Formats: sequence, C-alpha cells, structure tokens
Amino acid sequence: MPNVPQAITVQYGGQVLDPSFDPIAEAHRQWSARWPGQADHMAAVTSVMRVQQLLLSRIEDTLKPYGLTFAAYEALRLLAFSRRGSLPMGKMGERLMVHPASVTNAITRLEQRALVERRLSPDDRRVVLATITAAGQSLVQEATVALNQASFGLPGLTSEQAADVAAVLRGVRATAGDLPAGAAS
Amino acid sequence: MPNVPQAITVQYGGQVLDPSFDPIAEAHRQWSARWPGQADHMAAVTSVMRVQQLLLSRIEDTLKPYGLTFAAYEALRLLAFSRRGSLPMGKMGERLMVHPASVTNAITRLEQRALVERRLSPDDRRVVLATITAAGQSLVQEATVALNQASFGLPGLTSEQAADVAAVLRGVRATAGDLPAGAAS
DNA sequence: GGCCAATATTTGGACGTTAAAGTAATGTAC
DNA sequence: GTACATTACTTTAACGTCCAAATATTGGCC
Repeated sequence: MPNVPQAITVQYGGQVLDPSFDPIAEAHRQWSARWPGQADHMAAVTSVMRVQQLLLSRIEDTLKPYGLTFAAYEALRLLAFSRRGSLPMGKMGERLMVHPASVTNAITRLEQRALVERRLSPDDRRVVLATITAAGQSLVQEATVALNQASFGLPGLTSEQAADVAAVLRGVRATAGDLPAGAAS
Repeated sequence: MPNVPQAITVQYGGQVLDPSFDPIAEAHRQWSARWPGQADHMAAVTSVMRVQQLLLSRIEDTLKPYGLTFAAYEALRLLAFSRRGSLPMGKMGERLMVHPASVTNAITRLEQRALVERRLSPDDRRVVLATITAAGQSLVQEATVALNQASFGLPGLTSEQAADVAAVLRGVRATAGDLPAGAAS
C-alpha cells in the first residue's frame, strides 16, 4: 500500500518527531495560561536548551569521521592556537569555561590517542602542561576545515544572522555577569 | 595585607574566571584572522553552548532544594500538565525531545522516590505509562513556583527581551528543520 | 627550618546524553 | 495460524558535565 501524503519528519534523539507539533510552543501555551508573566522566560530557556542540543548533534556528526567529540575538538583547537602548542590544565579549563575535571577527562582520552602529551612544568611541579603532538596538529586542522565547511551546523544562516544570534546571547551573558566589566555592548 | 582593588570575579565551573577576559570574544578574534567567513558562525555556536551551561547551572541551583535536576523537573512537569497525570514513555520522549533511554533513566529515578509510578497500559502491553503521584504533584508545584520566582535563571531580562531570545532562536530552529512546516515566523 | 594555608591536578561518584543491541508484544500478510 | 516486520521499552556502553574529597607542591610567616 503506497503511502499517501506522508508527513515529512525530522530525525532526532533516536526517534521520529511529529512535524506538525512544536513542544516549545506548546509549553509556552501551557505557561501563559498559568503564569503569564514568566512564559517568555521559560520559552527562552527551553529554546536555548533545544538549540544547544541540535547544534551539538550536528557538530558531532561532522566531527565523527575524525573520531573527535566537540569537547575533544575544542581542547585540541585551543592547544593548536597557543604559542608553544601547550598550556597548563588549569588554564585550559578557564579558556574552555569548563570544570578542571572535565579537562583531565578530555586530555586523558586525547593522550591515549597520542594527539596530546602530558608534561610536568619545569617551573612548578604542580602544573601539568598539555602539549599537542604533530598528529594532533594535523587532525585538528582537518577537522576545522570540515567544521567551517559545515558552518558549524548553521549552514542556513548568513554571517549577519549568526552575528545576531551571538549579539542577543551576549546580552544574556551580560545580565548573568558572564562578561568582563568594560565589555562593549 | 589588605587586598587592594581586587577584580570582581564570576564563579563558575568550580573555578574563578578572569573577568577582564572573554573566551568567546578571543576565539572570535582568532577565527577572524584565519577563516573570517565563518567567525560569526563559530561565535554563535559557542555562545549558545555557553549560555546553555550558565542557564542550566542557575536552574539546577534553584531546583536543588527540591532534590530535582532539570531533566527530572521537566519530566514531572510534563506529567503534571497531562490530562490523566500519565503518559506513555515514548510520548514523553517526543515531548521532551530526548532519547527514549533518557526517559527510562529519569523515570526510574523518580520512581525510586515515589514521585512517579510505572503502570502497564491495559490497551497495549508493550506500553509503559508513567504516572505522577500525589507527592510528585505537590513537589513539582513547589518547584515551579521557585523557578518562576527565579525567572528561570534570567531575572535580569524583561519579558520582551526573553521573547527576543526565543524569537532569534526560533529562526535558528527553522533553518535546522526543527519547526512544523506551517509555523508562523 | 618548620608549620600551614593556598594552588594545581586527579580521583570517584552522581547524572545527563546518545547509539546500538536485546526483549516483548502487536499486527499484518500469506 | 504462522511467519515476519514493526513498535515500545530497557539495557549496556561510551562520553560529557559537575562536585567533593584526596594528593602534591608552593609559598608565606614566624
């Protein structure tokens, strides 16, 4: 039996989603009926969570051929950008804005694949310097090309639109105290 | 020795962040110098990741007194909104936009705390109905009041600003094919 | 020199997510 | 009525995040 006007479906999260229904819009309706003053805040937060999930999924698809997760990619990229190709673990946590334990975790995995090496700092023996290897350099270079070609999961947006997204979210970060004191608005 | 003009610090991720430095702005600079065409896309994506992290952190702080994570709260809230206080596991995954395994995980934990019960559907014995208990109802009610009072982690934003955030991200969702076909822009 | 608070990293535990594989139950087709 | 594909849920495994509690090393301070 041929399938009549079958609805187009969006794949995500291991299931097929009903394209005629938007869970976020539905939640906003529910909220408006009970706590109207906070409905927009709820929708904003839920939207951030959803978009994060979508983008992460697309990015990890792009990185999969290189055997990298997004977290691993970011760590590698940070090291590749650094002058000497190495940084203290703690510094990496600050730059990547993640917990020190997350850095330990990521570097351990990268080290097992010989993309990064751990070295003790000669200046301060408490410090561990993560150092990118030649293999790491070339892998991150390839992965970066792929991500750029995929526009980081946002191929449908122009640079202006992408800049808008960043600008609006910069406003959110500002109200959350996440920006330097004298940051331009 | 009294501390002279000490920089104000933002706590996050288990460490103190340098307030005079914005990692996202720095990454944008690095990108502009090498792949200028994609710098805004990169910054947009990184901003989404960062804001998601900030909001999740604030929300979970708010929920902590109730012993709920955000994932647990969302599952409970969804059931509380439903007509009969119960939904099939699969339906919950669709509405929450998460993988079925995540639902199994969340419901198992809620069930152990007697906030939810599992019942086999009388109609289809493959189906498991998650049902919110009276205890679950009152807990989610309290938690919702707390989240609304905290404006879902966005107390600094007006409703209009929050609506802007949601609108901009709705645009992103649209280009990603995450919205119903005939969704109003 | 010796004590002690701060700093840097790791370890272990709790949860979240996904993908892939396994187990039932349903339903359809022959 | 019997085989087979589909559907629903759970299980397992790999990673990610975080926090809190070790472990080392440094660096004042007396």
